[in-house]
Amino acid sequence: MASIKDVAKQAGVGIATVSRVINYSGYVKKETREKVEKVIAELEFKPNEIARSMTKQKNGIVALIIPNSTHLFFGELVHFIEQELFEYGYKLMVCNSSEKIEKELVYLEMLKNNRVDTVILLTNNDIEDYLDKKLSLISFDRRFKDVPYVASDNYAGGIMAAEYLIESGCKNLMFIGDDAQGENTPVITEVSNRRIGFMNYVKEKGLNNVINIEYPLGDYVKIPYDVHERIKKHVEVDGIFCISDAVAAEVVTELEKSGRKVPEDVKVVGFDGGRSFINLGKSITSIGQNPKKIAEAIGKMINAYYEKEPIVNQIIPIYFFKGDTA
Amino acid sequence: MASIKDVAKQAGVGIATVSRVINYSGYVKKETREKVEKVIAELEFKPNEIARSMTKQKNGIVALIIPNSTHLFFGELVHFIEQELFEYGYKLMVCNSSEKIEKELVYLEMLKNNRVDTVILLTNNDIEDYLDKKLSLISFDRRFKDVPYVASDNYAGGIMAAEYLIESGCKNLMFIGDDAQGENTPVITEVSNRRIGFMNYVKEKGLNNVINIEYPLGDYVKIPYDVHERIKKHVEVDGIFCISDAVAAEVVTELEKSGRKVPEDVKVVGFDGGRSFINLGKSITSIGQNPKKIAEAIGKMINAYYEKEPIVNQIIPIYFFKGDTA
DNA sequence: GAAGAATGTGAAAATGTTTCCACATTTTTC
DNA sequence: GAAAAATGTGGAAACATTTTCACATTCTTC
Repeated sequence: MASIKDVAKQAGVGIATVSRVINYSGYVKKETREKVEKVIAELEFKPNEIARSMTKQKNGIVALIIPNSTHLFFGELVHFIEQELFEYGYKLMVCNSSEKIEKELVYLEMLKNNRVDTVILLTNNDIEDYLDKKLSLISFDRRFKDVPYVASDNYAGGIMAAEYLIESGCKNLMFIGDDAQGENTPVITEVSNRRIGFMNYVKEKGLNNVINIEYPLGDYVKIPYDVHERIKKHVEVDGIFCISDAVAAEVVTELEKSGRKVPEDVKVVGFDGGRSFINLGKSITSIGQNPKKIAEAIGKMINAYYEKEPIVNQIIPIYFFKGDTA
Repeated sequence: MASIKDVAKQAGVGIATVSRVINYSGYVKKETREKVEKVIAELEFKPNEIARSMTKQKNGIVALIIPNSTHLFFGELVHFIEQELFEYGYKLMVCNSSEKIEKELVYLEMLKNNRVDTVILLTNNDIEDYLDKKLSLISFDRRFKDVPYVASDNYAGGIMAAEYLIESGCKNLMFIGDDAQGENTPVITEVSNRRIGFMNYVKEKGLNNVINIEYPLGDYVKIPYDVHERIKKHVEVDGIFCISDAVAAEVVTELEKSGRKVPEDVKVVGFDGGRSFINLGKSITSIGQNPKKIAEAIGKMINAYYEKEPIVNQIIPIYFFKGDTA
């Protein structure tokens, strides 16, 4: 492939001039520019991006560390982030951690050695101490010291769910799915605010008999066996708020199997937007996250890094999706 | 950050020696190696991967061009491909094309300029003429001239679906969802073999009244309005094979809305494995693709490129998933 | 029309590795 | 114990750009 040297020689100019032409930097006389551009077209010269990265010590890649792109909401996030980055001229590298801290650390090290521009972090692990100052980081739904973050308004989402269930006449509420705090998980993710918002509102309304089923969730998809048992046991419950649509879907199936009708006997509200399961005739009532807006916020932050502008944390609004389960 | 020069100076050896130490290449005396390794640890030296890519003219990245990682099957594919590449020490770049040929071409150009190791191609567009010989390519579910490919055994899948429906007693079959051939889409993707296998088997069994609803699909998710009308019109149909689970789910919803019971009145078989919709009490009977096996085959192929071994196209077996719709 | 500013250009250094080659030292072989 | 082979090491080139600096030319101003 033709290099900048070939172009320079062929056009009878210096290498620096060619560089100025392709980068629109410095002064170049009109005729010189035209001459060089003609040769570039002839030789089909395309600057070698590796060599560019070499001098810049940056490679134009943004990496996304994510537990599992199989989960629909994460898949959507990948999709919109990619779209957003494409607009800004960045490429996206996807790093699935499977929630494993070891894999996250391997990736962080690798990304640093590859001089990636920015890393978007989506994790429930306690990796605060391993975050290198040299890496520009952005975290989603999670706060780390000195790391800017984007999060959905999980607290408002919790309130919204509580409000809806109570106004629909539910008397015995249940919450399913937050990370266990304390012993198992030393960190508080933003996601916990779903529970906190929910609980606060419920208490404010004087309902003190809320059943709180917490368990460490990982990527918020699968419910452990003993939790199933507890759901079945509490026959008095008539309103359930679940931490994700995936969990809500499992809960609905469980309830109907044991003969309780949804939403007639029990109302169920999920979280994420109900988009996962709209196709089989029944959809989940859900607090929606807006992956497109989230991606846009992240895009703006990356741009702020680039422009060396101050970076402000972003809380993205949620919305209510009326499905068939509540 | 410390560079190889710093290490060399500190250890009192030449740069080449440090390079040999970190790459386990050439001869290095035991004491020299130990001395150098000690300094590497002290300075926390990590080789700059961009500089490495510079000499190698390769960056250790495999790119995946994919229509839309939001579609569950594609999301799974991304997930498993990433896992597989991680084992081989490659990084994964995800490029969503949204089925747009222009975006695919921009990406192909960019990937070439970035000296990506391999590009995995997943597209329905006719980009044969734009594929650069200099790029190592692998395509999925699609044949291009001189490009090795991996595909599910779509033909066997079509047969399997037909066999099941016929053995379940269906007399009036329908097929929904292949790319229109000829006018609209000049290319034949491997996916067409689902229809071809289905039709061949059905004809072999003497059923000649099969209704074939073809339309250009893009990523096999949404059904156009007029197709809905045609499904409703054909009340005699008692068995439907759909090109994907997403389409099948829409069809099931449609049928039940118009008062036909699934599977009692109409049996529906999808394609992909029924994993998308297992959570809301009802699952789709489906011909399953195995994304893990597909990813493994792709991984092996990439390795064969690397080892300069001969590359053989791979057809991955499908399986039958018994859900609730047939 | 001379001084100063603006415009235009190329050589060379810098980015951080790997690899080639030349040379030195040690080990093996007969 | 000398020749040949194996082992060990460092300097320098190569990879393809960008950027800095010095110098040359053209334009503006009074």
